[in-house]
Order: sequence, then structure tokens, then C-alpha cells
Amino acid sequence: MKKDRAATEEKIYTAFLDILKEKGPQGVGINAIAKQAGVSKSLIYRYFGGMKGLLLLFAQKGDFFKSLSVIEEKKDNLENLKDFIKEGTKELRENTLTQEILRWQLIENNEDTKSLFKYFNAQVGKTFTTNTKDESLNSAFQLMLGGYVYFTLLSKFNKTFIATDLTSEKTWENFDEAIAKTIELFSKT
Amino acid sequence: MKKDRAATEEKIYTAFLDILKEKGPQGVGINAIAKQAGVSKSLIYRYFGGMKGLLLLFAQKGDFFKSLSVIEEKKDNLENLKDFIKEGTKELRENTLTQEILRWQLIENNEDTKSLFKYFNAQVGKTFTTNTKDESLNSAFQLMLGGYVYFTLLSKFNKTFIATDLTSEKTWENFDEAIAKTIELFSKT
DNA sequence: AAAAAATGTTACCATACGGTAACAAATATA
DNA sequence: TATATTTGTTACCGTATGGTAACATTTTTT
Repeated sequence: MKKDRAATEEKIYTAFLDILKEKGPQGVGINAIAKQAGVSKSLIYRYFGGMKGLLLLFAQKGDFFKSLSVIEEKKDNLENLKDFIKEGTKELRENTLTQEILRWQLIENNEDTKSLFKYFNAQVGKTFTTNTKDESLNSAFQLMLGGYVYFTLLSKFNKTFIATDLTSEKTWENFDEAIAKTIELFSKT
Repeated sequence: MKKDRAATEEKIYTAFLDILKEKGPQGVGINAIAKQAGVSKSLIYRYFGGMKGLLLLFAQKGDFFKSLSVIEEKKDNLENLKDFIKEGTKELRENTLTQEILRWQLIENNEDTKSLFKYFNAQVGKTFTTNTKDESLNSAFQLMLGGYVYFTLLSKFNKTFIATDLTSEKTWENFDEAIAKTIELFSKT
């Protein structure tokens, strides 16, 4: 049998990412990762230092968002802010990995996940901090951002929220427009 | 030893509620409930039909919200809507049981939880459905409602979101005001 | 009082979890 | 080539899970 540590580490790491994406935080475990990687679980401890080390590595790699860095600098005028929102919400709905980290934060926070959430939140803060002077607009914007996250996470197991169809593309467009319109109305005050 | 089925059933049911409130959905299990109730787990199967039956009973009892039914009829004018929001958000932040059901919906949806979510969502719909004519206001309102839920759930394991202090009462007041102001601005259009 | 039914506990099963020690095999070093 | 070192697997441990069968005890019915 051929032996290649680098390749094995890669197999383990990608197995971890795949499970997190598919099964969510609940599916992430030493046994499941080893099985998915087709490798002995002893190696996870030897090479990564167990789950904690694996999460730390994931945190430090830190490629959580892709497309947002491009337009990040353009959050100056109203029109650019709208684009920023539309891009951000789109990214959120497409990036299942980000979704599962956000979901993870809602169900536990222990010694293992500590580092992951720390690095992740730092990047969220760096990307989504608003610098508006209007306090109530900030609150409104944050609420809507949170709502977007909530409905995105909810849509994994639920098709609807009250009368709102979470599977319809139109719904998400309505959300985008609602955010844009809210910002407009606040700005005119 | 004294034998009293009704009392035993009560012990099991309240043990289930206590665990759900304290440990959340992850802590709810046959063994944990039996231990907490100080009773053999066989009785959970015999009296309730296991976890599924227990959740069904919980769903059918359906006392999820307390204070909202009082002002439910008054959702006609703007001022009453504001009160409704303030009461609703307050209720949400105080009712940990409701919070844990909402959290539950974000992490799984299987045969056991099916009935619970069905009944719960029906009541949510009955209570929080908005009848505004403005489509974008509906979307904005829902987003903010979702955001409120999101931050409430997040606050269990996280003290902050970006720069926002989730432990501060002022933060939640700001959220309330932001919703109220948003509705005002939309209404003037 | 005797028999039947209901109530409750103990013991066990299969399965899965995280974690470690002992061993085998391949690769690198002397 | 002989010896270390690294890489990888198997086997095991303790614990916890959901679920069931067998048994004991109390209560009810006849």
C-alpha cells in the first residue's frame, strides 16, 4: 500500500468539509469523518489533534466568503449599498458552508468550536459592519440581515414560513427589494 | 411503593419540558427524560408511545404563546400594531420554550418532530400573519421578525453580533424602535 | 380471598460515540 | 543492508444512545 501523508490529510479535511456541508454541524464527528475519508480515525488525532485541531485549521484557513471582498470598498453611496446587499444575500444563499457555520452558532459554543466562531465572526464583522450615522437605520439593517440569515437557514428543513414560500426565487427578490426600499426611506429622513 | 399513573405521566411530561427549556432540542432524549423524571424509560413508551407520541401530545396541548391572544384582535391601526410588536418581541425573549422550538426547526425535521412543527407553525401563522396591502412592507416586516428570532436564538450562546451587544436591554429596544419606525415610513408612502 | 390487570423496575440488546494502545507495513536514514 | 522513523490499520475500552423483554409489585376486579 502506498503511503502519502499530505494526501491523507487532504482526504480528511475535505471529508470534514463535505460532511459539514451535507449533514450540518450534527453530522460532524470523528467517526463520520474517518469513514467518509476512507481512513482510520487515529490519523485525525495524530495529524490534526482531533476535532478541535481540525476546526482550528478550518478557522485559520478562513475562506468563508468568496465574492464579497470585491465590492467591499464601495459601500459609500446608496446605489452601491444596494448592490452590496444583493451580492451579500446571494452569496449567503449559495454558500452552504457559511450557512452551516451560522447554524452551528445557534446550537452550541464549546471548546472545540470556540476558535472557529472567533475567526468567522471577525470576518463577518469586517465584511458587514455598517457605518451609517442613523442609529435606527443600523438596527433596521441588522434586523433584516438577521432575518435573511434566519430564513435561509430555515429553508433547509421548511418549505414555507407562514404564507411565505421559501422555495420561490420571487420571495428572495422581495426580501432584497424590501431591504433596499427600507434604506431609501430611512435615508430621506 | 405507591403507584399513580397520572402522577407518573405528569412527571415525565414536565421532565420533557424542563429539559427542552434548559438543554434545548439536543438534550431531549428518552434516557435523559427518564432520568430527569426519576422513572423507568419503559413507561415513556408505554404511556406516550415514545418520543414521537410525547411530541404529539406537546403539539396538541399547544400552549406556545401566552400573552399574544389578548391584543391579537387589535391589529388594525398603526399604534396598535406597534404595541403588538413590542408585546410579541417581549414574549419571544421571555418564552424559552418557544425559542427552543424555533431553534429545533433550524436543525432537523423528521417523523418525530413533524406533528410538533405542524401545530406550532399553524399557531405562529394565526398569530403573526400581517394583512398589509403593501407587499414590500410585508416582506420588510417578516424580515425584521425573522431577524428578531435570529438574534434571540443567537443570544443563548453569543454575547455579541458584530458590534451589537446582545445582552444589553437597549439593543432590543433599538430593534423595537427600528421596526416601528420602518412601519411608519412605509405607511406614509 | 383469589385471580386478573395495571403499574413499575431491572436487565439486557444492538448500535454508535470519542478516544487510545498495539500492531503491521512502508519509507527514510544510518 | 540493517536500523529507525513515519505512516496506517485493527482492536479494544468506556460511555451513551434508543428500544424491548422479563420480572416484581401494587391495585383492581371477580
